[in-house]
Amino acid sequence: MRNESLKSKVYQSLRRDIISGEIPGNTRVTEVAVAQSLNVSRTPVREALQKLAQERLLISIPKAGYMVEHLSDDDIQDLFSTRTEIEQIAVKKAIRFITVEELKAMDDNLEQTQAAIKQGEEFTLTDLDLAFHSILYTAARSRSLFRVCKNLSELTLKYRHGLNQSPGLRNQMLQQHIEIYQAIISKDAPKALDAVNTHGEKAKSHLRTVMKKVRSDQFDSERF
Amino acid sequence: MRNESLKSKVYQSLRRDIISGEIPGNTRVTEVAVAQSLNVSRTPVREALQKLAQERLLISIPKAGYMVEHLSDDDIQDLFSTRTEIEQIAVKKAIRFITVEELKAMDDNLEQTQAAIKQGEEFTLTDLDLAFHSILYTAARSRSLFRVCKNLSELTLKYRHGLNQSPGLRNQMLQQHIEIYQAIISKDAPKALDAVNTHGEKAKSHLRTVMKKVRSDQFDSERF
DNA sequence: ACAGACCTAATTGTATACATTATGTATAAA
DNA sequence: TTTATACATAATGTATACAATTAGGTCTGT
Repeated sequence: MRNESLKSKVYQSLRRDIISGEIPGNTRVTEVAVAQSLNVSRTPVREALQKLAQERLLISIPKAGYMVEHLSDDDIQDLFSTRTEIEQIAVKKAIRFITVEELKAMDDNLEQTQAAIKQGEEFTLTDLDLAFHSILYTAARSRSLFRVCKNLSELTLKYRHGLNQSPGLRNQMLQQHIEIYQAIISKDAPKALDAVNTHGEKAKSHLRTVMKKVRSDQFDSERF
Repeated sequence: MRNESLKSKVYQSLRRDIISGEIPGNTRVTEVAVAQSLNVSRTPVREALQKLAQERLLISIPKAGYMVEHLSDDDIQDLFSTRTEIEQIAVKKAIRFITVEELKAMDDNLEQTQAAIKQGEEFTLTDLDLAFHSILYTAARSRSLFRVCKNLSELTLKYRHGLNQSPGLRNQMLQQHIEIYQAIISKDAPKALDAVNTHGEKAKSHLRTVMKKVRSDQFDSERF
């Protein structure tokens, strides 16, 4: 971290806050405000904001600043569907090309996830989730597919992190990862496709209920 | 164009030059050089370069500038494969959701392409190629899938533009677009998947021969 | 001739001042 | 009361000066 540009620090700081939900959707973000709060000049902030906008974590409003992206319920469902469909392509390839080292890495990841669940380490859990899928993407042996998958993984991360708050869902996540892992290790493509699909569908349905709840809470607290 | 930021102008100018091959792969690009040649300050150039780097048209070498991306033959083949695979997902959805307006737009596009081939308008042809696929992506009715497809379409654009230089290949391209169009209009999913696949495979094999040729030319002109 | 240290030039990284634009508000006229 | 205009304010857009880092060359000592 020592030898890192300010731009990169600002980027990571904001990214984390957006993904964790600390800065909620539809919040306005201005260059000067961020610059002041982090004690740097506008220049690195500008560049970090532009990068986040290109990744769709922020939306840029020309000549008028940025807002934290707030996807509609439909957009979120759509995002998860696309992710699942493309991840199925990746898992098919992974079955063919995965190495023993990568299988080992998956196994380790599952162990660590189990430990993180016991310890209740939320952020570690999200990182491990990201890492598990990353191993899968790497194993597909396609640079371009890797990039696409990684991108979709990051776009969904914010919502997956939200799900990981719930203790029950953590175990489900782990269980689904295990099923994907087992399907891959036994080279069972149909089972792997199914496991990936289930993983995605469960996430979608949980998100639907969460979103319903959030909306009714908002409704309760609205002023008339 | 009048009311556009300098950043955006610089971006578009560089992008066009890179895609057209006017700035060849592995060319080094520095902020000051671009700034001077376009008579603007470093600031908008910096931001344009960063954007291009995030899109992988440039690669950033930390603390040492940028280079125009030069993919290996394998990477190019891989890129086209991934594009085909994901475009197949899009075409399946497009068959279900495409509107009459979009079918009309495709039809128009094919007409215009035929005209552009007759006139030998290279850049128009590349734009029409991009547009044809864009209609397909839109018709899939998935924002996230649209973004992924668009992204892959842009990444392959540089090489597709290269292929469009050859008169014979232009007609092949048009022919393949027509087949995709016909498969969609007759709601024939297997035929559509096949047409998309053929479109991609032909591009790949042509690129292989082109690359072989370029390499031997380079070899001829090398000094010993 | 070679290795190593140092120095210079080139390049990006950061801060800041100034320009431009958009929005909201206050005031005056209809 | 409403509307239009002008001005103030706040934000991004751009230019530029300065800092920091790196690469390459040169000089020197062996």
